[in-house]
Amino acid sequence: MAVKYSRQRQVIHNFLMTRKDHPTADVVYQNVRQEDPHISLGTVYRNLTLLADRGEILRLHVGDGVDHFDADTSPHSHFICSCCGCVTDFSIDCLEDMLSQAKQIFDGKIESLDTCFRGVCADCINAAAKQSEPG
Amino acid sequence: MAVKYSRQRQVIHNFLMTRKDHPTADVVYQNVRQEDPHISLGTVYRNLTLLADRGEILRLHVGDGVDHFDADTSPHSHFICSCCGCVTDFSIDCLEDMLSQAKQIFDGKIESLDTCFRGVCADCINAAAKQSEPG
DNA sequence: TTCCTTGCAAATCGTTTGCATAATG
DNA sequence: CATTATGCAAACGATTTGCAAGGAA
Repeated sequence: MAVKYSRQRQVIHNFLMTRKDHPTADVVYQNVRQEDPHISLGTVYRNLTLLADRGEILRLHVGDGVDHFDADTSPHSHFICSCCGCVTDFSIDCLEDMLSQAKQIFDGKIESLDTCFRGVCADCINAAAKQSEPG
Repeated sequence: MAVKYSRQRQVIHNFLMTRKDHPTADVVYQNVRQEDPHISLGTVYRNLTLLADRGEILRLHVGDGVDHFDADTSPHSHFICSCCGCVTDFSIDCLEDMLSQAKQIFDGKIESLDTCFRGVCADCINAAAKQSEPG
């Protein structure tokens, strides 16, 4: 099926490119609504799905029950904080090595690699430290 | 909260340990039911969640909209076939290196790493090849 | 007896979908 | 004009939850 231009899709994609925090569909909706008050949540979902299927954005499954979206399609890892739930980019140089190594070993066809670190982010560690300081 | 023994939980965990294909909650339910016909789907979900929270099994988010479960908690990667949806184990030796490298770079606390390769499995490639053979 | 667990069913909630209408090429 | 996209609301489906009853320590 051919893809036709749509203002809504453009607004959604533009918004996503301004964000580095990998927002969910609903966060995209809430923000895009301010620029396009009549846009519907269904349209946001439809376009995020379309963009992801075409490889123009990434759909991330971080395990919090909600999909996150990333306008940066270059190879990189993610870090998910189990405390605040934030999703941040994480650069690690051996990603490409790992992928090419895997392609040699595996007897099927490997197309991509998702790497997702989990733990507690610096902000949450600092916040916890402040909490336990004497008042 | 303290954890008390339950036959249902034991059956669920035992079943999961016999499988290497990372079944979903519903698949666990369908199978466990044959041994324990009165078990409910809610109980299966509750126990899978409890076991995962206690680190006795892994909950995998492979991106097909359904959680998968893995009784093998040792460090290993997974491969997901975009064709048949199967989830298979994948050994890659630089996993530990990657994790320790990340721990040094990152300014938060890294606890674990999920790595998930995507592509087409050998079975699906072979099946496709047979399809295109002359009859 | 106390607290955890179960079965059942209803509720939750992220996401998808059907349909009539609007916009694109 | 043919096709794709939208808004709206209803449908869907995986997972969670409330509650009364059962089982473990």
